[in-house]
Amino acid sequence: MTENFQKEIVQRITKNLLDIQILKLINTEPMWGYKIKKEVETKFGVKLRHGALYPLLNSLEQKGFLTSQKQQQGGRTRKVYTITKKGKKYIETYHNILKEQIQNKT
Amino acid sequence: MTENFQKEIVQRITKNLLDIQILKLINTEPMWGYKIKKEVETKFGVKLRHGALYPLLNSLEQKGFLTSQKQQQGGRTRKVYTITKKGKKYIETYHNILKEQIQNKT
DNA sequence: TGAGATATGTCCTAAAAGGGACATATTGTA
DNA sequence: TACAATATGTCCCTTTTAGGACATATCTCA
Repeated sequence: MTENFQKEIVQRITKNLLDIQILKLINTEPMWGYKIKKEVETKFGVKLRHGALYPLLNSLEQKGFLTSQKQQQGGRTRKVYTITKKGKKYIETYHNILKEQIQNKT
Repeated sequence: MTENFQKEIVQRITKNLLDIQILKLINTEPMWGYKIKKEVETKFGVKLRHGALYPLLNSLEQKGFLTSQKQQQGGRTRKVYTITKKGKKYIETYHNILKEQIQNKT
């Protein structure tokens, strides 16, 4: 039984709770889509299509979990996202549930 | 911001990581499908179709996370599932990942 | 005896999700 | 100058998932 459950479970959590993982990333520091894509791919070992990411970021902003500001980097425009109070509350609630999950070993 | 994130996130985790929650339930004590359905519905507030549950239990057995024994209760047959070492290892790995998730608040 | 609960199983269709392409623009490097 | 990387966005078709029905059998209680 030398199976790599670790990698499998991390990928499952990343895929199914992707919005939360993104909120957590942006919570550490404001970030733009392209950087988030790279971070998710290196940190969690999951391919993240930009065709899935950008609409997700927009929806998270619409729901009030993120705000965005356009930043100019030379002629290049970055849409930098910052987490809101609501977004922080969501992460906090998530962490509390995880704590319960761990304690409920019985 | 009086929204009930708690309920929403618990339901998301239950739906997306249903197999793990079921393994955790069976880990506390051997259980059969119908009881699992009731437990999941009352504990997590999620409707669980038996048409989804029974095939899932069979696949978890095929993968070696569970074993089953048929038990007679009068003329009624219960397929009682017990968790295997592999199943316990999976839960353990899951809990370790959750611990990392909580610590990585940065 | 009939209805509701217990108990397990399959199957089909509709809805959702995912993959990959189409689209555009700039910067850096070979 | 051409290609890879940075940067953001939409769209369509395929694949996967989910809901609900079909199926069967026993037990309990009114």
